[in-house]
Amino acid sequence: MNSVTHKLAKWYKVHQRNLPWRDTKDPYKIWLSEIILQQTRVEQGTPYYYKFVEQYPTVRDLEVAPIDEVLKLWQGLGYYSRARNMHSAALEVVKKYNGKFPKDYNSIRSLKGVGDYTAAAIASLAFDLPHAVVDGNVYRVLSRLYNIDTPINSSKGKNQFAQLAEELLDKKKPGNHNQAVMELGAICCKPSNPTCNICPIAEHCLALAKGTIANLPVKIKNKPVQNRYLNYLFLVNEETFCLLQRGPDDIWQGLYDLPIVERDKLLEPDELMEESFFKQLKGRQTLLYKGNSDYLHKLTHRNLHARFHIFFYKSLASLNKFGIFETTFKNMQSHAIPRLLDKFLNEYYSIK
DNA sequence: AATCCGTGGTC
DNA sequence: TGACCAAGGAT
Repeated sequence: MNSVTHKLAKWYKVHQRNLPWRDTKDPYKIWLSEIILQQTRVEQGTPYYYKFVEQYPTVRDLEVAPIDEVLKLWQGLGYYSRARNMHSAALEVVKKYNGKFPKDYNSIRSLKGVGDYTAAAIASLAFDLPHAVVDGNVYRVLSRLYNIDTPINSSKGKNQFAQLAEELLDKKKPGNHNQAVMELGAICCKPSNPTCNICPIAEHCLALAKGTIANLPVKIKNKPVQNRYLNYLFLVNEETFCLLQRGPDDIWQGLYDLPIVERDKLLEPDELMEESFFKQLKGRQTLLYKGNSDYLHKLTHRNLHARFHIFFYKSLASLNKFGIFETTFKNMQSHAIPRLLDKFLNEYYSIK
């Protein structure tokens, strides 16, 4: 164990945060926490971890749960494929491994939703297997420690940092070491304004010596954020409104949502009424346009411009051929919906 | 390899 | 305020 590794372990022992998934060696709970924490801040994910552990204490509890229920519990956390993949993986753990979490890296890595990072995390934290994690924290710590400007989102960079992480790994205590590196990145070696003055390995840090801390890690720019224009149809009666389930190959897959007419702009009421959706809708003569309200919903890679067009209706036949059904605001506790729709519905029904 | 997939916080 | 990013993975 080299000097850097030793100092990291010593620092971690004193400065580690008290996080709920650090109390356990249960691979199911560690897996659950790692899936929740993918691209998610600890503060945002922690309430969800508590909810899931309470509702699904074991992998069998998760496995027998309906996917709609799992998605509802996941609502608001984003990246919903994590919930769908996790549920699917729970099925595999129960059927293929008889409910016992697999203990070898390759089996863990083959589970849906488990990539290189998560497999290494579960293997090291739950089973003390010598696999080094490489997450955003590790990229930052290693790029600065060794003053490496290879882009972390290039294949060369991924290989290079993976190899460095393996070399630095404390193979006697891989779980402890992995968490120490990530913890340093999270609370000391931060993206901006890192606290190098109290860093336990500052004397080894090449970037600090060279004055390149603020330039590392290097990342290839993403392409500019594109706009999408969603014309929502809020078809509402006294107590009911119209809902559908979103299909594959788009955002919010499997969640429930209102019917949408997506075009290259937000539509005015008269433009909207020219759409084929309304010509196919029996009973459209009972539709009464009651106004609209606009929302800008910003995702990482999209700006969603949403206009909720509000229609009163008395009766609408032939809705089901669009997959549309009627529901109530109260009944929404059993349907997972995007944050955007959640905001709209809450504002609409609280104002009303 | 490049793009897609959410939500919320930071500076 | 807009760019960046957070215990990434799938295609």
